[in-house]
Amino acid sequence: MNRTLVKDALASAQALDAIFLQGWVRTRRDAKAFSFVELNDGSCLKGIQVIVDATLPDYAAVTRASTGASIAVRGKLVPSQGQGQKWEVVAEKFEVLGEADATYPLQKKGHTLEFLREIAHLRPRSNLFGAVFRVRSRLAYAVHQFFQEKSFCYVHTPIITASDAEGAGDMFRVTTLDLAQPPKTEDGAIDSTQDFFGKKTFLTVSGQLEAEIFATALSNVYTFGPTFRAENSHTSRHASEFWMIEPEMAFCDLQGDMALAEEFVKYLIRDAKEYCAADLEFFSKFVDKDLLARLDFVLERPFQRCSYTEAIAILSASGRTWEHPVAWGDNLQSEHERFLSEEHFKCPVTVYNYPRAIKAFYMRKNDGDAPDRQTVAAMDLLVPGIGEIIGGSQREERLDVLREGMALHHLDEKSYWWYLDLRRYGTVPHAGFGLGFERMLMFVTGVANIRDVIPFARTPGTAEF
RNA sequence: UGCCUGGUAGCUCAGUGGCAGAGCAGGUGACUGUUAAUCACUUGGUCGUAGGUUCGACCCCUACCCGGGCAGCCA
Repeated sequence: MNRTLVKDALASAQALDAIFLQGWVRTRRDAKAFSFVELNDGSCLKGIQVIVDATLPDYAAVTRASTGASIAVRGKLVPSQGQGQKWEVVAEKFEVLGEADATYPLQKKGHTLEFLREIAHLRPRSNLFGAVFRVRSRLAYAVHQFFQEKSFCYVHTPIITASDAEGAGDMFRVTTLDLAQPPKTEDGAIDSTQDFFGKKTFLTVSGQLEAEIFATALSNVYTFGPTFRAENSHTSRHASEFWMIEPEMAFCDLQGDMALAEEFVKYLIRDAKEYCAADLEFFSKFVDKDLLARLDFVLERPFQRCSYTEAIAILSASGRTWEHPVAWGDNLQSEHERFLSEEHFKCPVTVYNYPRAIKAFYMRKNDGDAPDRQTVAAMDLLVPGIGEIIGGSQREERLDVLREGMALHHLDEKSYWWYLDLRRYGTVPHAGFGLGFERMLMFVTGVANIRDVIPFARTPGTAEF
């Protein structure tokens, strides 16, 4: 007999004479004549109540079915006599597959997120993490669905790269050299020509530059993969390994880029609301009371847009005293971004046209700026509670201006010969952005720490499991 | 990397310069179509580590380790 998943059993339209379920015990309540066993198999948030009568030959097994034990149950699906559930299972056969003794860490009580992080191999069995990872899976699917429906081409950009300055932060070195005795050149430096790839290599910090290669051939493309940052960041929204979605569109300007970003974020929220309703309700109840209202609010309204220069004016006129002073030309600090999205606009805001000097070399220089107020066509999407969730820009397609930007950032043109070639041969206006998948999950689930929306978090000093 | 904060039972936390505490989990028993069931009893401790101050340190001081937060960096 085939196994039925709990979510299908609970959604059954009628009683069933025979059903077979497998899963793990969440809790057991013993009565004199029978026991209630709550079985959960991860297919949905809810478990199903199993009634095991004390007269059953298998009843002895029930005493071994403590919280965390794996069990297999055959029986009937019947309407529940009790409150709280529509269906329940009356067991005819009850088997314990694997016991879980009193040392099982996930007992029937609230645990802190910090403790659960230490048992990342068991936390998917908790209500919260089961829900988080179901939503994560669903939204990963929705990412592909969104872009595939729009005929974007999925590009697998390399994990190992030799570009050592993509401009997005410190990189992890990839090497097979003997660290105790690396080969040296005559002047004493490590000789990378003897390394595996014959040159210095790193884990990628972004697939953008490679995505641009494909956008200038296939028009609309996207990447979705792991990225790595060796920054020594200790915050609730930074991880050393995280997943990023990077669309890149040929024949697209900043306006089109911002429009796609907004459409994409709303698509993902709508998808989660539709396909993960029970899990979102759980988050709204136990993680963040305002979650559902906030998601609805975000869906209903157009995102606000505000140029960097306008943002500076808003911040200056706010009457606030800032820890970091507000001045045109300086980066917006966390407190500034938070003010804009959480207090001034009270909704997601896209800030665009940043000063050229504080942004990456590949961002397109805006025409018509005053010489001392040069800007680039960059944009950041800021959301309440998290801050920057998307960073993007129109790319510089003019060869001479791009070279000027590289000089400004002290970059060696030789390392970017192929990137410059894209401007030499059939260059087109193009634009793209990066969405931090974990940050999006934080926004959709209300979970406040990035370590809790990725199965196995890698942060400075931590790479367990 | 800087600043802040925490580390006491398996878990969540109280605690006071003078005998180490509670709730939950575990165990035993009772009771009940129960819903993180309930009730009674009960097991359980290198108070992060190493020094120091003190008659006496879980408590005060110093260093280190680990967790968490904020800032910077960014997604």
